[in-house]
Amino acid sequence: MDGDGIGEPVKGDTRRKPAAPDGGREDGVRRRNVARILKAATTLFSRKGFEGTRIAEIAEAAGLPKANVYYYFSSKEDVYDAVIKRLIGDWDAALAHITPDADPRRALEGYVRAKLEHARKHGEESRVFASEIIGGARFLSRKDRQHMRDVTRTHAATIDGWIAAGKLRPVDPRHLLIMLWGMTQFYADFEILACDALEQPKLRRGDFDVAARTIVDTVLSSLVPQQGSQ
Amino acid sequence: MDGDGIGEPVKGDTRRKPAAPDGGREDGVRRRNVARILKAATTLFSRKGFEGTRIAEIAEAAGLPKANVYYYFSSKEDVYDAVIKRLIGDWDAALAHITPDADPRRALEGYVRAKLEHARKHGEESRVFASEIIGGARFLSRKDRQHMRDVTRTHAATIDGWIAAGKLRPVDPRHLLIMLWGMTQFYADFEILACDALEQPKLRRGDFDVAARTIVDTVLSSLVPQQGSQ
DNA sequence: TTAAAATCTGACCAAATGGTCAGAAAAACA
DNA sequence: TGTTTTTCTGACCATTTGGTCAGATTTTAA
Repeated sequence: MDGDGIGEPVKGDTRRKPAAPDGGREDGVRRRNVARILKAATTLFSRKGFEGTRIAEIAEAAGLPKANVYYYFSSKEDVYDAVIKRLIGDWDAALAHITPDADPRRALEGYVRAKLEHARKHGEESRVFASEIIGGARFLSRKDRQHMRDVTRTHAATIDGWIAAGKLRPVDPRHLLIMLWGMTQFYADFEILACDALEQPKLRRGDFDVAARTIVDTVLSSLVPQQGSQ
Repeated sequence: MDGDGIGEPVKGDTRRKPAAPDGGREDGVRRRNVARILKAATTLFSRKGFEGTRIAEIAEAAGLPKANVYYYFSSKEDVYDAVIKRLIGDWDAALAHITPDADPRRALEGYVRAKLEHARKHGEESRVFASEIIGGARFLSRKDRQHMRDVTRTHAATIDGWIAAGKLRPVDPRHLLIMLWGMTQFYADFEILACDALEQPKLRRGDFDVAARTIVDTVLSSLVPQQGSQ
């Protein structure tokens, strides 16, 4: 579920040359360059935000002349949009663990661990997304936001179902999702604070393991009825 | 504990005129204008980040000509620094609830509620701080970071003390603090996501109450020995 | 009233930045 | 091989922006 969808036909390809040589399956050059640009852009956007990032920087980091970036993307916003688009997939990939007939504890633990794993491996992407939200979601399409809302609603319903079935103690499902999201997100977005708090120069896999265990032990164990189920 | 320290002698006042008329107690004009500038700056920085905010905007929002902003601050970074400085105080104000001889449940609940209250009332400030951290804490002084580390260490020790005294179930205190910080922070920094998740146009006091109750009910109740002990 | 200090401001500027473009290479195709 | 399409790029430009400054205005001190 790690969606490596790098290089999908980018929105504003170019107006000068219609591009997209053979339908949709790009060969090599285009795909490779677009991927390079997006990778460099992700790193830079995560560090310096949208306004703080110069396309000249992106170009340099991607090993291309600036004008070449404009060959593939029509504007800086176009590059940013492409970066954001890749993130939405990650948003609910982790949530896929939460299904109606799954065991609540297993499902939520799976979600937490997937979320933390994502935080560990894709901190930069996460931070771009976080900045975008903090800044007012100015570039997030209405469609994408609606999608996130829908996903939340679906999973809230699932959790409500668990509660109704007596598989979970009563809890506001939406706030529960926010709690889990917030806790796990912290390790990616505020990695610096987490490092300071843990007094470590860098978060290692072991730290994420402890984090997962702590979250699971405290949050989940209080929600899943102890006696009956495992 | 809401520290209204607006208008303290700002770092780079001006080099042209030494300023600070009578020692430290500013009369009116300076204090008022500095306060206006910082307020406008906070709003704008929270929405558009450091690079995205133009000092001309700040000036306009503060109702002053741009050059006047430069009379009080030596540079854009100087303004930003002043805004950041005000936030550090908030950082541990909420943490003041956590003291060694307090009742763990009361203390942690107090912390959570104070944190959420802060999120509710000072979302903008919180978002500036969040952006700063996400962007790599480029403008946060070493002293301030050390301070935050120290505060965390102190409170982690307090929590460890509670555990040793059998007043709290064993838990990694640092991760616990991160959890609480992350959950509560979410409502401020990612207010947009929280609104979407709760399907509300705006977070109202009631939402924060439910949030507090949910956090307390799930996290804290699993940590504080209910009757006998663990 | 007068001198000095503090505050204010319009006009200005050098540098940086997003974006353009004409035409050169390089591939793909016939 | 010739031609068409795609890719690449140096040079260029209009605009924006952080920051400056000299002098005007107001406030405080004597």
